[in-house]
Parts: sequence; C-alpha cells; structure tokens
Amino acid sequence: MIEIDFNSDEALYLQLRNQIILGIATAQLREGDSLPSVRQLADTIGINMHTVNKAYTVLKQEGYVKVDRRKGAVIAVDADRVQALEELKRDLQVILAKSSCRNISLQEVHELIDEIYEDYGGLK
Amino acid sequence: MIEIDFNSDEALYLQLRNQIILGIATAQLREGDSLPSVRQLADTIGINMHTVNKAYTVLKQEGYVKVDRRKGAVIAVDADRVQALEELKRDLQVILAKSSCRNISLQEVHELIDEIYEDYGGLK
DNA sequence: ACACTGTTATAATATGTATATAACAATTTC
DNA sequence: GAAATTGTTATATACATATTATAACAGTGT
Repeated sequence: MIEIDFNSDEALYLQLRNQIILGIATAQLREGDSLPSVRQLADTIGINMHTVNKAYTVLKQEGYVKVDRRKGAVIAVDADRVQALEELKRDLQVILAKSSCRNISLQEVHELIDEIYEDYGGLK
Repeated sequence: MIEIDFNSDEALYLQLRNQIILGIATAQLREGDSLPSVRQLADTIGINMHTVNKAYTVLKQEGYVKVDRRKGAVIAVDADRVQALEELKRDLQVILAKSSCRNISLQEVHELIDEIYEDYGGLK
C-alpha cells in the first residue's frame, strides 16, 4: 500500500508522511485506524526504524495521528479549519505563480482541482 | 522588493527563487528585465554571493531566466505547458489531500484559487 | 587600463537525512 | 509471572545539502 521511491530526491520520511496523508484523504485510512508499529513498517519497507518514527512524529505534530502506547499511532485528524486555510493559501501561492508564468489558465487549474478532489471523496 | 526570512526553515536560495517567480507572476518582473548581479543582490540582502548564484542557476534550469554575459540574468520564461501541467498536478496532490483531511470544501479551494489568481493577471 | 559581469574551484562550517545499536518503561500475549 | 512488543530516548557514524569565505578566470562595458 505504501510505496517508497529510493531514487527520489524527496526525503524518505516525507514520502511516508505524504502517502499516509493521501491514504487518509482517499479514505483508505479512517479515523481510529492504527498504523503499523515503527519497527514493523520499517521492516516491510526496508528502511530504518527511526525514519518511520520521524514520519510518525511529524504526523503527530501536524495533527494527523495520536500516539497511544497501547494501539500505536492512530489516525486522528485535528481539523483546525482556520489554520488549514492559512496553510493552503501559503502552499498555493508559489505553485499558482509557477502555473501563471507558464500560461496555465485559471480554468485549467479549476478543472485539475476538480479532477484531483474527486478521489478525496470524504465530503464534497 | 525581495524580503528574506532568516528564521524560516526554507533554504535562502529557495526563498529567493520563489520570490522571483512571484515577481514574474505579478508582472513586477517582465520578459526581458534584468535581475541584479549576483554580487549586488547578495550585498543588498546581506547574504553570500554563491547563495544568490544558486538561486539564479535553479531559475535558469527551470526555465525562468536566461543568463547573458553582458546583461546578467534576464527574465525569459520557457512555457512548456505539458510539463507545467504535470508539475502542477504533482504539486497539488498532497496539498489538496491535506485540505481534504481538514474539511476544506472543494468550493472553498476554488474561491481561494480565484483570490490568488487575481494578482497573477498575466492572462485570465 | 579599469571595473564589473557570470563562472568555477577549493575549503570550512553547520544542518538535515538515514542508518546502526542499545537501552528504558509500559503494555500485550502466552 | 515471563516473554515479546510497544513508543521513546540516547549515542554514534556516514553522507548530502546549505551557507559562507577567498580566490581566480575570461568576457564585457566604460
């Protein structure tokens, strides 16, 4: 379910974090689900325990999981909408600037957003 | 015009690159305009020459400027639309996943896009 | 001639990434 | 109760990246 690209220039722990967030968005991971233990996931992927632990720690700090000593890392999204909107705006700023420079129209962006959001069916 | 945040965890050369791209998108920098020389800009910002040079080199590789020995770095956007759309989709994937997890609606994303794109008036 | 341009080379330092071992306390399993 | 597994923490090493510092080079403009 999780696929790591060892040739990517993106850090392993960030690839892990992003794929888990994508898993939540696509409802493959649901509120309350437990993630594998750091040692278990590290083994199946073939990376170090601490790299997985770093991904989990980041996910905890960013409010996507809570860590329970009994159940391990459990999906628990802390949906602070105000903060999320600020973060979204910050993230979009540069990305849209790049697109605008490259003559991508506003309509094309909207269409692409719709296309991607279809897979994130949580709520319309 | 360019403001660097030394407390940010974002690399200095990336902050520089991003702000120049934003400058192009907002038409503060136009096709044919020259950027300051690496030494000059480094002096005014208060950073090392090589950090500015790295930003310029990245901008050149990504197709935002061409470097002329006489005029220095000149704004010249290489608009490969196909590649730009692929990059945009890749960039949006994780960002929209985060927003979806945080209960940001599709409509809210669209509104935010419109708001940001207003400032990038190059072409509608 | 002189100053300035981008470019290149080398070196030093700091930080971030990933790995390897190892231990600890709490918890689950048998 | 003993054994195994949990997240957590500590230390060490190796490597890549980021930033700075000097220095030099060849082409260009004044």
